[in-house]
Amino acid sequence: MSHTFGVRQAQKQRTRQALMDAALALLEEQSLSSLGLREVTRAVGVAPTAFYRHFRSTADLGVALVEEALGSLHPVLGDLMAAVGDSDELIQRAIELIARHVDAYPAHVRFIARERHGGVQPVREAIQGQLTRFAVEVCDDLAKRPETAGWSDDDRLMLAGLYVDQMLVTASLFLEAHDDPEAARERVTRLAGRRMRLISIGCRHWLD
Amino acid sequence: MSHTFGVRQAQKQRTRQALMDAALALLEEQSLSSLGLREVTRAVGVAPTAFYRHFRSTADLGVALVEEALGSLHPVLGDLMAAVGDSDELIQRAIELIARHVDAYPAHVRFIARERHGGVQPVREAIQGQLTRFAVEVCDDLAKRPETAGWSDDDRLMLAGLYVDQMLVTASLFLEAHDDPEAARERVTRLAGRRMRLISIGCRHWLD
DNA sequence: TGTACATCAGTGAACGCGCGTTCACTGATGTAC
DNA sequence: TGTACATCAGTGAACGCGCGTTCACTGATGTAC
Repeated sequence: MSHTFGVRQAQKQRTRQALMDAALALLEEQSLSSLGLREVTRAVGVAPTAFYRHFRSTADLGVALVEEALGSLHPVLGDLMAAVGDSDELIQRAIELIARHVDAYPAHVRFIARERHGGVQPVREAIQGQLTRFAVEVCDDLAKRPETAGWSDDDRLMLAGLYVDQMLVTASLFLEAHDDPEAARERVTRLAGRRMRLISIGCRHWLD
Repeated sequence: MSHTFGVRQAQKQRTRQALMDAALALLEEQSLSSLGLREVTRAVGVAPTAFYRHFRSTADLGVALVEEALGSLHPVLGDLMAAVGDSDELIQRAIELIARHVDAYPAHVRFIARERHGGVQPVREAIQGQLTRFAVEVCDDLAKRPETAGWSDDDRLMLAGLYVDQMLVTASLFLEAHDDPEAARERVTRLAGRRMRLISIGCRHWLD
């Protein structure tokens, strides 16, 4: 092979991942714009200068975190939207999926919620780019479903954006309830479900 | 009067306001968690130590900014909800109001959007507290309107929260288009209007 | 009204500290023959 | 397979700088008589 992943490459990748993991942990209690390069390297246990072998700046690291946090969700969302079933079943599955995702990757979700409107422009733009992609994908999937038959593409994109925003809001609600007793998270599940259901009812009568 | 606002009190108030204004301006390009006390005093033109005469910390200043940004909006929202007219008129008025508000106070709106999920806990909590108040107030106002007659309080609060969230999203969209040509802001107006209308249609058929 | 004292918003020097970035380096890994 | 050289991830010392916080202070404003 011309591109053998030698010991050196593998080790570099491991350090890079360690920097991203450490940054994500540090970002639970602060914003990216106040995250220090030395903080991150100290947490990993490498010299400050090693940081530059992987990222130009903490903003650059932030952009990499956006890709890590959202990049792998495109196929997940595609699978969700491709599943058969009526609106209510889809809503229930979506909310369960969000709940499980927040449980599995709370730091990633917090990072996205925090930096979506945060103080670091390239990161904001990376997030906005991913969210736009999600909206377009959901829009395409909606086009295949009977609920939006006869809709204009423009209206479908509006609905897709509304759903994507609502998924983020839901994730954020689950995050706030992450350390609460099970009952609190059950309440979030019900609240988010009713919000989504209200939207899907509006959807059903959009062309009336 | 026992509480004459003497020269001294007035001057102190003026300095305090100058600190808040300077902070808000600096926060257009960063998050509160990276805002330095010296940055703020430098921008105002006072000694760093003067800061402590007004705030314990930048977090404390942030909480004061939350009150300034959202406190005065409660009566505004009350007036809006008390106005006569059907849902579509209400939606149109709400969106125009938001557009004008973002235009008049872009830095305040940006601050709230940024710090709502930001890295400074007391500020996040202050914002959450204000938003909960808005939702409760909207809920009370909805109870007086025919659209939600027969609804449970729980469902009404769900709808109120959805509307409040949607207003923030709308404000955020207007903010992104703040320096764009008029056509872009017109597009935001139409998009936000359709989103709200879809929700109000869902509302109309909620009890079907 | 005039005087003597109290208050307190803002000052300015000083402190120790952690920051981001530079630079020449080391030594393990990779490659060419 | 063995050897000689190239690469490059990570090092460690050094730099100038701005940070938050402390302290004793000054002098205009406020108050009591």
